[in-house]
Amino acid sequence: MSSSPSSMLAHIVAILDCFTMDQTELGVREVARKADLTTSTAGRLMADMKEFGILQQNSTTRMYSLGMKILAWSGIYLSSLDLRTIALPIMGDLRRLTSETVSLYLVDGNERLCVERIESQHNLRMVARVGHRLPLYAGSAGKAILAFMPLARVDQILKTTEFKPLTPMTIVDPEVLKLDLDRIRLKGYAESHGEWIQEASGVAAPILGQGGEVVGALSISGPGSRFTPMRVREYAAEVVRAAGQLSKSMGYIEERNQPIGEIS
Amino acid sequence: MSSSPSSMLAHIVAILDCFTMDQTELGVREVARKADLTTSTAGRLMADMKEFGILQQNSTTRMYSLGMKILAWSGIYLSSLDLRTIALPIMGDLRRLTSETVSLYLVDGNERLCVERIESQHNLRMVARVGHRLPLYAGSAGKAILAFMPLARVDQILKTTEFKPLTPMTIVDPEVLKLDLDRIRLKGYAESHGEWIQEASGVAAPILGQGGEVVGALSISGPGSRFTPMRVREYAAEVVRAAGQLSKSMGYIEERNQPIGEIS
DNA sequence: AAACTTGTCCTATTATATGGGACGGTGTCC
DNA sequence: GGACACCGTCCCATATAATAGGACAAGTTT
Repeated sequence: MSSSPSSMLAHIVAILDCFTMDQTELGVREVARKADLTTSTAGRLMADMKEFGILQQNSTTRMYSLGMKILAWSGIYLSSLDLRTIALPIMGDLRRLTSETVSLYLVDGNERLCVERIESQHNLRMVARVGHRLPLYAGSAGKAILAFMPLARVDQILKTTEFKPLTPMTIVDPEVLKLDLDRIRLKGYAESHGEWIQEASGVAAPILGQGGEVVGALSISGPGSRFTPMRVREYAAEVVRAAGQLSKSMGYIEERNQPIGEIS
Repeated sequence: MSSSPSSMLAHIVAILDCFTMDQTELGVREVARKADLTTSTAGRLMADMKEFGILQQNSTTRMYSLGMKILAWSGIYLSSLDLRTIALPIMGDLRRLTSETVSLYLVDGNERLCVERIESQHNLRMVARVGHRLPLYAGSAGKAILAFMPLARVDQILKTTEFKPLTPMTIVDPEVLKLDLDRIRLKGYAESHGEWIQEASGVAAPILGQGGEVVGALSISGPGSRFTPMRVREYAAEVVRAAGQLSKSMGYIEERNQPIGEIS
């Protein structure tokens, strides 16, 4: 905003951002159209990025996709996340206790990013994997984050995001969602039943930073059939405790009166 | 090599490559020194990269580290890997069978990159995590890859890589390693006992592509105490079978006599 | 077989990244 | 406590290096 950042960097980012989970392979002209570049620029830049391993090219179809360099960098990024380092053993405990999948999300703009995940033995690939970016309005972790954001920011996010009904259970009415957020704020944890992925339930609690701002959320999730009201209450207690511990290690000092749930 | 690719892109890559697992936080001048740039260039570029979320900056120390954008892109990259998609259920089977950690590696230049990992219930954080780049000369998966590379390439790699004794068990003599590679080629699988991480053992088999070239390796690993000679034989049979299945789905057609062995 | 794609290559033009030095802040060592 | 060294950032004239447009060959579809 302040001073226009390097146009070439902007082009590189624009090119990389063209690739989505639905479109992992793209041609030069398609990228040029999406990123609003000339084919010359996009083509040359993409060829150069291939040289560096940032992109790779299918030798038969000549189509481009993201390269391994990206993954290598992400490995460094993950090792630099101290929250993740602290969270790992705690997440291991939670998994052992519940036998369900435990996930750690970080706030990324108006979305959340899966940063760590410890899978249940049973079901693989049910929920999001590390590196996946998800919306805030659906799923327990998303709502847990949203509920503890400043109200002004919530309003701004709700205004600018497009509510897609990911499942029949997804909350698409901002007003309904706000009521849910109020409940979450009161209880200290969020729950979701099939909002994000059908037949998947989850319980999540927010992780707060030094200033009390939400930095992420911790969630326990699995097939809806196992998330009975009783189990949800058990899991909620555990996930709130664990997230609270993480908040503390992030520098958050618990207020006397309860800001999150009620834990002494 | 052919025609020098865009200098600015080169700078961006150079900057990002400055960050390692040991040095996840760097200052502008330090990066400038490492990447051979002026502080002006490095500083401005890094500030711009921060704007895009490629880097982030510690507000108190003003030091830079890799940003979330990297992880988001890696999520897309992982979802585009069809080998990984095919491998996931097979890896799940292996884990269920052995109760040990199962990892999938891809060849990345003269190194290997962890692309998928299904953890054992017991020990977390023992071996490499997704996104980590490791050498080829140590560990079962590395050796499995090396053993099935063209001999000329192996020589080239062994000449250019620096052998660091990661543990007392790490093979540091190229000649000793070559003997081991011969044995691996004969048996079809590699095993390692404490070469990469002390007290960790592993069994791995190579994954071959259409032309018979190694594209990666599949490994089963865990604490050395559980990897008795008998277990190793059992695991080897399974990992060879699974990797063979993956090779087939990558387009590799098994030869009548021994797979690849000799290429002049 | 022809008429569309597609990715890549080439060159003149000028927009844009560059680098040296100055500035204000922070931490450290005498 | 004052001087020093080091930090990240900012500014601006200069020239380098990215850009756009069109030509090209190869491949796919009609």
